[in-house]
Amino acid sequence: MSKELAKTYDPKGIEDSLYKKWIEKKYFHAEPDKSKKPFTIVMPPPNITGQLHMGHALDNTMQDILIRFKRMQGYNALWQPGTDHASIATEVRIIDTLKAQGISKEELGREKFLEKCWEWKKEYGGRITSQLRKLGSSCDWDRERFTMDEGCNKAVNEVFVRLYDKGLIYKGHKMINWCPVCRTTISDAEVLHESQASHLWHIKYKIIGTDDYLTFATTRPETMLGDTAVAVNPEDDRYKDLVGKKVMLPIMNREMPVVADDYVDMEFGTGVVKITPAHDPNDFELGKRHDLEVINIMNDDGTINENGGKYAGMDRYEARDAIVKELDEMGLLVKIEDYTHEVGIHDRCHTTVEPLVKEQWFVRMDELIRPAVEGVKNGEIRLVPDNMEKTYFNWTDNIRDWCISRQLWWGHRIPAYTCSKCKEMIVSKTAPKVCPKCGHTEFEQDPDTLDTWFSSALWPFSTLGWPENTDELKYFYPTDVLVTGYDIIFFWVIRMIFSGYEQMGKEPFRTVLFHGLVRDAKGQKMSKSLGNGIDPLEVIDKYGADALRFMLITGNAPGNDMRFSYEKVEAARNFANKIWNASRFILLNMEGKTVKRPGDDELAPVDRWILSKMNRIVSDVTENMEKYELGVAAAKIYDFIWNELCDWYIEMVKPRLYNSDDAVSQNAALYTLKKVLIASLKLLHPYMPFVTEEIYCTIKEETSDGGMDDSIMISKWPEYDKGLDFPRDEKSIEMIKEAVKGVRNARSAMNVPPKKKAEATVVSADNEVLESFKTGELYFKALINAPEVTYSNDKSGIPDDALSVVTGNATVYIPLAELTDLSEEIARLEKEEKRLQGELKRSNAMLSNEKFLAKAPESKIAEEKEKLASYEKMMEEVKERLSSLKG
RNA sequence: GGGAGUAUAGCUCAGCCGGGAGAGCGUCCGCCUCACACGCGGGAGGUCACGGGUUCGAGCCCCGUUGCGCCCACCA
Repeated sequence: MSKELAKTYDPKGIEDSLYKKWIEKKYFHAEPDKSKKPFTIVMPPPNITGQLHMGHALDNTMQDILIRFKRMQGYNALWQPGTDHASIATEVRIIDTLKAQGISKEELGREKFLEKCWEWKKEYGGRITSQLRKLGSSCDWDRERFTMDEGCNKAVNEVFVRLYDKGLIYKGHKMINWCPVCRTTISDAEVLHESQASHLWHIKYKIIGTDDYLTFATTRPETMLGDTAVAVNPEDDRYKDLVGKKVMLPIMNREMPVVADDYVDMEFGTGVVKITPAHDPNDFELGKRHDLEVINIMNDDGTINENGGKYAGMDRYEARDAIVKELDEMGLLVKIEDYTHEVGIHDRCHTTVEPLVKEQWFVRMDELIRPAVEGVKNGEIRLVPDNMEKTYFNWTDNIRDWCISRQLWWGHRIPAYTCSKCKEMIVSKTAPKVCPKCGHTEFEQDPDTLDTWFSSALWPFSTLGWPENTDELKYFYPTDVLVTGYDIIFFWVIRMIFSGYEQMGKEPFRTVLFHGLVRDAKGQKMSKSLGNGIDPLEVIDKYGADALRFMLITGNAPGNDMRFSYEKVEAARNFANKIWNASRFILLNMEGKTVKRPGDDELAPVDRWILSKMNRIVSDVTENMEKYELGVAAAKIYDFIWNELCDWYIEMVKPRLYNSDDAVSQNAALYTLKKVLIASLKLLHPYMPFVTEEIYCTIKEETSDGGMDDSIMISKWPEYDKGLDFPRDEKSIEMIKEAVKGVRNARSAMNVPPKKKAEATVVSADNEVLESFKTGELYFKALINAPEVTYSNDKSGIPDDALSVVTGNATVYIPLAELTDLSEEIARLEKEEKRLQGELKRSNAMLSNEKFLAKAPESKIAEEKEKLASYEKMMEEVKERLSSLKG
């Protein structure tokens, strides 16, 4: 018995139960199997603090489309999911929660704090993955991983020790980026630059032994507390004499040298720079060259420390104001200029980052990055779209060592231990038992944790079991595609690439498919602070996951940002409903009938036409998808289903379905409908998994011919079939379509009431053309609303006042004397005449161009000649018709 | 200061190898035609940002200009 299909497709309820079925049947699960080719995608692990947003929805829809496509193509498809501990994001979150309870993390202590973190993970870590399920994501949940699970933890320690032993990880005093709010170091990649309106303060220091002053400009007057020199350019004649002299640092009353260094730009400001080696990267370098003292004047929270004298304890910005005021009072403030400059801010909390010198852990990049550069250069790894390579190389070419230590508690603790007796440092995967130097047995582990990206860099192989040499690792690595946003290319993509080459000796993935941002309808970035974010779950609830997925994929090219709009969601929802109803129609007509494979001669030309069209769509869509042109493929499927299958084929086939006298013809139509529908559903399935599955399973129940799978998601992807190529039928049906469109247009232009039936005569000198029309008479009559159609080789007997529809192959006459205003018919034909004139002009110009004839390809010339002949014929008809109407 | 984008219908965007400008939404006209009004049929609407160039032929390729955002960058 057939299932009753509702008139309107309602995704609610259906989606969840289908997803449950897929899970129960283990369709998402993949095991290494040498007899099949693997296809692997590792999911960019969402943060455990995260809530599903449109970016995730887009990212995961793309991955699901690819994995479902490949699975249907017969690959052993693994989509490896998991979540990221997101060290800083999570820690900040938990600190906030504690703060609300009046507790600080220090009060709680490290151990208790970590317990809270794990509690949080337990409670909220599954939230985002359950939201991903709502999207229809077909990932292998049995293999779900977490960046801080036991295996990933092992991988992290393994990599750390390996790199340390190779000298690629080191500890050193360097200039780092410090976030005074998060109170941790951050990497260069985490620093954003923001243009800020500020001032340039011109200040002067007294030159010792003279009455003169040296004037300079600074954007950070408060750092003067840590000044240890003043610098000028060695070539600068204005200051040559002063080099080697000393100036007096006011407030601190410190004598400092005037040094000469190329770094100083003579053109900028006064050509003099104050030097604060502890708080400016350039000054730090300059300080090293001139052996200057490094005086840190700042505490970790951004307040001035004891080195700042009386300003100790004051916030950095309060200190700035106070110091400027004091300098002014001392008569040392020359002037204040408005000045806009770039300020580094922390990407998480947007606090102005403080450059500081601290002892931290770093990954030496120069050597590690080489294979990563090579791999992309030689095409082992392909970036899509390929212009991302520029961005990639820009980063690799200017790479600096990666600061990996964080003053956070939630994360992988650095596996470095210090002997509490002799202070020997041991880097080891597990805590050492005995100090190799002094034999002592007590150690202190480094308190810092690793940058969260250190563990995600290992994700493509750590999730497959590395450092164990598992079957999964051997079988699924390297993975095939990585799908991600272009915004994390530096954080993640590059780091996975060099980690893969370093640890596995092989690239982590063969292709990186980048997508853009999902913006709001106005083009603004969706963000929590703007409150303009749209919750994908709400959209799913209202329109269905299929609609959301389809909306996100259509109408945008790889790497480009896109806008979210409900209009587009509605359009996608309407499309799902369209397929639903087309299927409903087909099922309705199949009811109670057994559809058999018809003989080749039983198929009507129109059947062969749609099969031929379908065949081409199958190969086009497959090709587009192989090339990651997901949006283009989606548009082609949409167009085929709606505009060819529904608007034309179903309408053309209706008269045959309603006429049960001709069982053979009816069967051929039903067979074709079913075949085309199933192929369409399969092509669409990666995009709209739910509605296609629901329909597919219903068809199966209806016919139970045994040739069908339990699920469309494990059914075979359609393939191009030479035997379904029918160019002649395509041509003849397109000709009839042209005539139908012409008649409809004419009727509409002449205001013929839609219900008014009118006979038609098809006139053509070509008997083959007439034959085609005759074969299609049943539907031709229905589509042009003619009770009767007659055929003739000439137009004798056609009344002068009939409507005439001129097409390239035939003219259709419709006597409508009583209904039409002749002058309107004349106007209509004159319009057509004008159009044809234009075409003839263009075509003639082309064909009379010697150079065109000489240089254009033959096929193009032949094509153009054919068009010209057709236009000439049409023009002749139109002219004749006009003269007889006017006469 | 570098780099990579983008500019196409009223709006949002597609446009593969260079060969007669497309979609969705909106708009106008007409339809509750026995799958679907989340629909059907028919229209209107474009100097493909601007200026050069290559080519038989340019939305597409080359050079330049302008507008718009984006990324990167240690000139105080």
